[in-house]
Amino acid sequence: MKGDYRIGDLARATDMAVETVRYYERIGLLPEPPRTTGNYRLYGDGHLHRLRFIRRARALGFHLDVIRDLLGMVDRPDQPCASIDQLARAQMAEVDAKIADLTRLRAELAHVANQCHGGTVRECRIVEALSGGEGESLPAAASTGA
Amino acid sequence: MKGDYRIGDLARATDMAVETVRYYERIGLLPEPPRTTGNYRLYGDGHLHRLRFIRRARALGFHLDVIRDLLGMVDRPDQPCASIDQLARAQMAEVDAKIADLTRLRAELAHVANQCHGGTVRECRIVEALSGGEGESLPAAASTGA
DNA sequence: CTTGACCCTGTAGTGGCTACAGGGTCCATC
DNA sequence: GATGGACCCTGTAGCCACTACAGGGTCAAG
Repeated sequence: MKGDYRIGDLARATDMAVETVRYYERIGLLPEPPRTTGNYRLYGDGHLHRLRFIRRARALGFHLDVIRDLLGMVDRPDQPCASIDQLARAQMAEVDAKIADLTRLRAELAHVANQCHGGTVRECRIVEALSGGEGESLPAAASTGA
Repeated sequence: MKGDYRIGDLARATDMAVETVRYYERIGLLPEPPRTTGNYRLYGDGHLHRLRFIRRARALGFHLDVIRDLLGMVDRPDQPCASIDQLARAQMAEVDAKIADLTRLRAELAHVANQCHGGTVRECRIVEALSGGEGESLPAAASTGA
């Protein structure tokens, strides 16, 4: 149950880049480990678990400052867990909003892409659609005064 | 059809920040306009249309380097428009992939959030779910050797 | 004793802006 | 003609979450 990993071991075990592990230490997400005589970082299982937690939360889209909050709660296990639940639900709402945005985007893109009937750029309706949607034409760069 | 906008007018007309307009100029997306005697930028309708094009493409999620390509094509209107269509379709594929990712994420988050039954953090199954999914417990920070 | 894998610190870069600081211009009003 | 305020200028630094060096040190195997 002790561990004793060097940073490379830890990185492999969590599928992270070594630099990312040092970065998390620098910004205070991962506690500074003890060092060997040769000044190598030496991690234990606690670090490993904490890092896995961070990685999983990142994979679920949590921002690092939210993860910092989550870790702070995890470090006070006698507190009620309602606030953790709240963060999880806020995260879900954010993801829902993003999906909605992207779905709208997708429809617009499909519309735009369907305008193309394969002539020259001059006739391309995609360009028109991107130029404002109301069919205005876009003057060439030559006329923009560069 | 001439225009003569100052940067603030242009920004208002395209609903962008003034700094963003200057930024686009700096990175070469928007051609440098002529200046007044007082060294103010003076834009014409060409700039306005080009900026609208950029904004709309950004709103559809295109990266600036792709937009740079699109503008390059627009500036050569006699070329075939197939490559524009291709960029639009690539963009759609990217959006589809993002939606798929987020949908998976959403399901996972819902699963995680549903674990909470309102006790203390110690008993919180959300924490467990974030700690690796296989029910391992996460040691407190005190044991990680900070 | 050399090779090569690994580790260290520190700094700078990514994208797409955004936010200043510290000044200059222009126009209306007193 | 002085003043105020809205606007403009350049240049630099910050945001997020890393990533990529440069330039060195450590350590075990051969």
